[in-house]
Amino acid sequence: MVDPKETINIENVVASTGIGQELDLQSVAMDLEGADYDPEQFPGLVYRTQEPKSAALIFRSGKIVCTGAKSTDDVHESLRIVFDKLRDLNIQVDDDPEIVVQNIVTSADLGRNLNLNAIAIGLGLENIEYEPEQFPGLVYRLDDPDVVALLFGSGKLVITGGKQPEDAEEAVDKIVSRLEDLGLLE
Amino acid sequence: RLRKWQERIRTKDAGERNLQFALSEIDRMASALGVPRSVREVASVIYRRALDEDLIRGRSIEGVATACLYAACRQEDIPRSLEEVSEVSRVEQKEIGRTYRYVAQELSLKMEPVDPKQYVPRFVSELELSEEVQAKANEIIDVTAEKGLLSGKSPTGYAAAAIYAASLLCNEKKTQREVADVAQVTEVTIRNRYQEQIEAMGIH
DNA sequence: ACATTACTTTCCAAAGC
DNA sequence: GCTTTAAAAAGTAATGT
Repeated sequence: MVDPKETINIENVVASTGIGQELDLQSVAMDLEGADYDPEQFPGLVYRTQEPKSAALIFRSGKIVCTGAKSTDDVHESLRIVFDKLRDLNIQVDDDPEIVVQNIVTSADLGRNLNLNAIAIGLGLENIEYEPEQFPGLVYRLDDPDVVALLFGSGKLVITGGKQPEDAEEAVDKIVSRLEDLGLLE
Repeated sequence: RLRKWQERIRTKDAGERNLQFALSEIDRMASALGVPRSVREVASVIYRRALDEDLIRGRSIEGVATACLYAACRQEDIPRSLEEVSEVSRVEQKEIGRTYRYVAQELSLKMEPVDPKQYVPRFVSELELSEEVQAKANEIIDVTAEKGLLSGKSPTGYAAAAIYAASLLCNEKKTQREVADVAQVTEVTIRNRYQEQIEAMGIH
């Protein structure tokens, strides 16, 4: 049987950073092509990069949030592009601003169908939320690593809330061993 | 000092009034849903616990009251769907669902997933189908759920499909639309669940 | 009857209401 | 709490042909 860890795929990485300079978003919106800025709706300016594909939220304070990248390397690459675009607009940007990964979303496959009803009852109903009338996934909150997993009947799962790619691997290991202990896998 | 004393009385009165309002709302909604008195009592107990645990802060009294009633129906094994409950509440369905999950989590209510069979008697009755159909629908649910088909599926849609299939097998056919209307799901959902269930039952 | 689009859930940061 | 951004999972729903 394939190790479920081998099926882990990073789907989205969220990171925050800052250029160390305040910004006049109104003028940035004018000069930066493709920028979406509607302060009435949201205080951040939206700028999308094509390669790697991502969306950056740029704030008046100079802080930036980047979402949608498929790896931590892509987040850095996307933000490098954003920094250069701002420099093109004659805006001072710190040499290499600290980039903090805030959330990593991964998907994986346990390779077996899951009886979510049995899991919900078997895992004690404590860290679990399973309301198929509202959502088909079973929500499983882990303490270590501090992540949230969404388990589906197909055996596929989503792990979110992690700060490092290793968090997802640890989470998959713990989920698999817990389900095996309870005889709920297969 | 006198002011503080008056204020305490005032807040105490306000709290009493709010509790009375919540309980009368639970009563009104329970009547509208046609659930027995025992359910209102269970809902009232849950609401008082939520009040004691300070779960109402930042939420509407109506929302918490409705969520408690939804939980009580499930605990008493006569579930009403969120859609049905939202029809007698002035709180929107999405908010009732969120509040219910919050209350259930905070009060550690051991809420088991709803068994689709619990919807069968009521739906069958509304459709004026026989006990034979009811028994067949229950059998379909048991057999197919055992094979793992229930995971992730909504209980109402699952029950609706089983009733539709049973009505065909017992020569008391109801259309997908008729069953969909009483269960408040779409025909597409019945069609999808029906196909899987029939397949798993080996009827085709 | 079928497809397409869209919404449900989880996570996280940002600034402001 | 909300607003916006991104992404996956699978079920359900609305709309269109």
